[in-house]
Amino acid sequence: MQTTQMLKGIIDGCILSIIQEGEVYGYELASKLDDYGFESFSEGTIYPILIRLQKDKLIQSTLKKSTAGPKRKYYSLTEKGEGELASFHMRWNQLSNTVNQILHKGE
Amino acid sequence: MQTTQMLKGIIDGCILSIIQEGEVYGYELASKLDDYGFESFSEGTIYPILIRLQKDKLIQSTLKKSTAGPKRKYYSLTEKGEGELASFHMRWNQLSNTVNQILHKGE
DNA sequence: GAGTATACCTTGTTTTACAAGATAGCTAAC
DNA sequence: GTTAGCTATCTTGTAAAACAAGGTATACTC
Repeated sequence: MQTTQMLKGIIDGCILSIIQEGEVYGYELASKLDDYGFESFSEGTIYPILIRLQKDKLIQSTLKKSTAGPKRKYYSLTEKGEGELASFHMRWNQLSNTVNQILHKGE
Repeated sequence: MQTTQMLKGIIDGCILSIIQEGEVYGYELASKLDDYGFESFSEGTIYPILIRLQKDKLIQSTLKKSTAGPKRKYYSLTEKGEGELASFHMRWNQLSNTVNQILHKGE
């Protein structure tokens, strides 16, 4: 049981939340997640999630020139994505309350 | 993306925590988790996890007679399990801080 | 034109969550 | 004594997720 194995599904919500703050592209997202403390997210994790989120119509993308390197694919939230993010907020609150209750029962 | 899909790996820690409070058997654990708010954990989820935790030597079991029905397999934490639980506490705190930071960035 | 950094994507493996169903013990009622 | 119902555990099979590893391509600098 490692840190990263706890995150399944939660990353989706975090990614949606970061995208909501402003358009980002995958490569940038990887370093943002790293800054936040998610150290173990390689691009092999992030790109498939972005593709899945777009397939589910939660995010949309536009290509823009990079200052150095190939074109960047910038993502932004769709309306459906905003709804999903709001729903994730509630699920996360409930989850974290439940887990905290279990972990701190005896205190 | 449903509630239960966020829980991967976290349930392990919650189960360890509940077992630490006192010996429990699988069937009882299912209803305890339900009481705490994890509504969607069937026995098909819980028993395989118990088996895995025991295989990893984090918990140990003893059979005891039931008042009604077949014998119950009571689980308790091993020393290794207590270490893992402590480690889970830290991982959970870090995770929940990180996620809360991301979700409440703009507030 | 070689090297380096940027940027994206794919493949294959392992683990997880879970639904569904199999198995079996005990008690009570009939 | 057998049926019904609750208790209790376990197995099988499926789908999805996380990830490591590797592949491809663009642009800048020297």
